[in-house]
Amino acid sequence: MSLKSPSDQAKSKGLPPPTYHHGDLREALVQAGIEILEERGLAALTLRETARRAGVSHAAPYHHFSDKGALLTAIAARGFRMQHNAMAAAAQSTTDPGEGLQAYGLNYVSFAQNHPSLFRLMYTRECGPNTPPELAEASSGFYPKMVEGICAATGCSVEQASSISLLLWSTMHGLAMLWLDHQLLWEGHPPLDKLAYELSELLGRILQSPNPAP
Amino acid sequence: MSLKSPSDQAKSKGLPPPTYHHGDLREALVQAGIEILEERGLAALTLRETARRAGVSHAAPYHHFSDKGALLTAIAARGFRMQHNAMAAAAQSTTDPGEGLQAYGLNYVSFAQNHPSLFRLMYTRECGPNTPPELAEASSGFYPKMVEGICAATGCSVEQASSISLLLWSTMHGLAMLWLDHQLLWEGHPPLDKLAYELSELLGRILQSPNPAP
DNA sequence: ACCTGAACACCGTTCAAGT
DNA sequence: ACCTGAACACCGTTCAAGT
Repeated sequence: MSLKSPSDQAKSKGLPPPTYHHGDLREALVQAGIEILEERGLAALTLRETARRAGVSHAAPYHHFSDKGALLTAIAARGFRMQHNAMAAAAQSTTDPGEGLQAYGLNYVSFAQNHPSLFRLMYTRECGPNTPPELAEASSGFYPKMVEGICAATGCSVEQASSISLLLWSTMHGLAMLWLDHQLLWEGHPPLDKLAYELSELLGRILQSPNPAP
Repeated sequence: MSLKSPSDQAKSKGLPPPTYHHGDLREALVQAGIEILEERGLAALTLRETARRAGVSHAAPYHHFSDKGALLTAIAARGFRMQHNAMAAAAQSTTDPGEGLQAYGLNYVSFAQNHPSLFRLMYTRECGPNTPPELAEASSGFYPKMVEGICAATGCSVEQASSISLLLWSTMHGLAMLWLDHQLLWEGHPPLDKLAYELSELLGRILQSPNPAP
């Protein structure tokens, strides 16, 4: 009853509530979901809680999403867009291809650290074979750019660049996941960004090493 | 009513059921949980379903686990033991330290492929700061062995070996996770074991490259 | 077209009661 | 000591009914 809702804002401005319905409830639900995720974590991200936060009944989301999974997918897609924006900005800070690749990797890990629950949701959606195109496109959009960057940095073939690309991605993804899952707790436990920097330096050796005979 | 339960087996042997209680219900619940995981996936792993499968009431597990999280932790710990056994067996197949490391990595990915839901459960338990010692010990037990193996293979310092160790672990963990999460779906989509082999070959270059000045 | 309220099945958890 | 059955709060989903 005393739950804050967007329509309360309209009321407090003295405007008569034209209607209790949102202009764009779908968007409001995605936004509410992200807020719940960042504030209270994955376990709290419930369809009913999302509806409550958006100020509508628990059945309302079904007019915009076929089920809970569809809502989670929309939130994940939004997260991928956020990540891409952050990575693009980071890569833009340098013109050197090698440094650009390093910035990519470090920023990938940073995003996971800054948005742990969102990051986990993004990469843990098992939509099986029928991944919605919205997600499929959003999720691996940066992979081709990495291959490009590696070709520019090393002059190697696209095939070799693909392998190296996967190596960089796997390494940073694995580091981020192991950190999120509290697996990096041994003696010293250096901060995550330091570990990411160490690994990126090690990987730099591969980029600089001579290509093996094909 | 017509659910199969372990006590039915006793009955069908003609033995009078001495009691409906298990000798070791805790163990039976962990086993039931693993079976559910492998047959029907994480979403089906429910406290009540686990109890049904073990043939007891849904409240019975609370006499052996404080809550659902404790049951999941016990299942995860069992999974880590399974993984360690598999990896130890794989590493034993060679005496060459370099080959041993490669076998370690490839087997890590194999385990994830063969037990996708169990693998995800193992590495996704966020027990926060109060990780039960049972899990903490089981989860990263192989890390020191890797550092050891790298020292033996390269003769480098423990510090350098720690970094390289984390590189190998992160890479194989990330590859496994990206594959489980259906992120490796671009053109060609080579099989996972082939990708793992490619990455391990690339990483081999780092092991063989000259150590930088400290 | 968009939303609500009641309803159903299922889940995690608790607790008095049984043996 | 170990388990059961009923109970409670919560969740995902459906659907007739409202505007």
